[in-house]
Amino acid sequence: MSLHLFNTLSRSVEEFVPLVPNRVGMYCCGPTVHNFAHIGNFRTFVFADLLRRYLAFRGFDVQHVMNITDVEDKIIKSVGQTGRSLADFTGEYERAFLADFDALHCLRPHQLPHATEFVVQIVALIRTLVARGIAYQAADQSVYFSIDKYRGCGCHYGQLAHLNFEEMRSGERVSSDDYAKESIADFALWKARVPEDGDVFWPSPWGEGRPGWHIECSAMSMDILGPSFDLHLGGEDLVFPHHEDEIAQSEGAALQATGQRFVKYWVHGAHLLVEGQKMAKSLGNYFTLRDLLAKGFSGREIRYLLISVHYRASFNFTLEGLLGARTALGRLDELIAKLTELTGGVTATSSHEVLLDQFTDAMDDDLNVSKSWGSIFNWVHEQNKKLAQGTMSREEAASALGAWQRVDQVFGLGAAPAAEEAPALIKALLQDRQAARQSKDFARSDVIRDELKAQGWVIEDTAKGPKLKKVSSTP
RNA sequence: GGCGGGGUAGCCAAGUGGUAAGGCACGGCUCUGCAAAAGCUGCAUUCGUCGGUUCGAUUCCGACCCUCGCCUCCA
Repeated sequence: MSLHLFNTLSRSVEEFVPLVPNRVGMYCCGPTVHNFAHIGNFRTFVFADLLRRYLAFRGFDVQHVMNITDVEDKIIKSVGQTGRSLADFTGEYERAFLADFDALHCLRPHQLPHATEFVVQIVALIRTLVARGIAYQAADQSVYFSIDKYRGCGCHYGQLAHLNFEEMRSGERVSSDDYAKESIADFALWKARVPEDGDVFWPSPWGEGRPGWHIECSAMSMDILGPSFDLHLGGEDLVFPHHEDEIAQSEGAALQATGQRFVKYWVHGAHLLVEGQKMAKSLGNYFTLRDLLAKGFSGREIRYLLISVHYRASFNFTLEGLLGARTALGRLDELIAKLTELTGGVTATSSHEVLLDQFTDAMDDDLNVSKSWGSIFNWVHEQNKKLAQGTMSREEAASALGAWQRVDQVFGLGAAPAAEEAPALIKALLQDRQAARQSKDFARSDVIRDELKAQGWVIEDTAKGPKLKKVSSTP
């Protein structure tokens, strides 16, 4: 089999065939840096990372691009309120975002273009659209995209969202500043400068102003990946209007070769719910990544949970689920530790394992991670059985370990964190307990064990003597 | 109102026209002075409801119920 993905354009699972053999251009709509990103945002970015890693696993040379939106209404509002400069304000949240991104083991995209650094390309693209008669400057000095004119060129608006515009509800949701537009559905390419914008503006052929939201992605993606590229990802909410408008702008500029689309495969990730409800600050279920880290969970555990569910399925993110993820991951870590110990540093000469075949089959099927994890845990079970029976050779262990490492290049969980060293005081208590046990004073030994537990350290008596383990703090 | 997802054990979840993967939780066992940890093992006659097609449906068709999302800034 080969990789198959669900294309929003056709609403069906299609075989993935890149425009240029073995090379993949992939663009994912990134964050607007005006706040700390929440767990829902990261579901999409972790999904993009998973796909990027799987494409690499499948032998594709991937060029992964993710934009940073650093100029936008909410940003401008905050900048105005705080009195900080645009770069100072967005810089802070971008750094925070990337720190969180790293904590989730997401590989940095090959390029991270900023909207503010692409104003020249954005203006050029709008110019093309104006020259083609598809965009117009309105009385409010802003430049809008004309959907009627676009359709007049034989283009189809609404192909991605599959919307029937005649039957769409309109009404009070249309804001009052839309008077200037020729048609209600037209959207801004260039927003004319208003006093509230403060210092945030750029010169353009249409006067001072700033880019509209959708145009930055068209300009940046086509500038970096070319007018036609393979994959465009994002959250499901971006299907309309953001991605629909991106198609309109990009194909309206007609930069593509004849018969080529702007994007071949549109892939969207579903949103997540938190504790059964839509995330909302008022419900107290609004989690940023740092909130979860503060609760004692690791980025690794959160990543595991996020990649344990299919990207197109709605997913209920719960603290209970996170606890379950911790246990499941611990089992996996335990096996890897045992295998590593058995190999004694020997690396596998061959890592042909059924595991890899099953993993590839499942992932080829539109990234069926649930199926993948099913076979992985069956494999864990079998390895454990062999280990328990003492029938596993050093070579077998090395081969198994090698196979897992290949799988983990995609899942990106990495090695289990090293155990924390106990402080001297704790170690002294442990020695007292050992002494008590030696003299069969189990009452005293148990008292010390309780004392250690109260201090946050759990004892595990193994064949090689007692081990101390720090209790992870959980909510 | 339009469009699109879902409803499978306590929770998460895969899946197939031929009789239900996997994970968490839970029970039993091994180990242990007792625990813990780990391992082994058990755990849905049943897949939202009602009809239909079929030798046979959770899987196909129809109706209905429930639920989520998008149509507005939004991952």
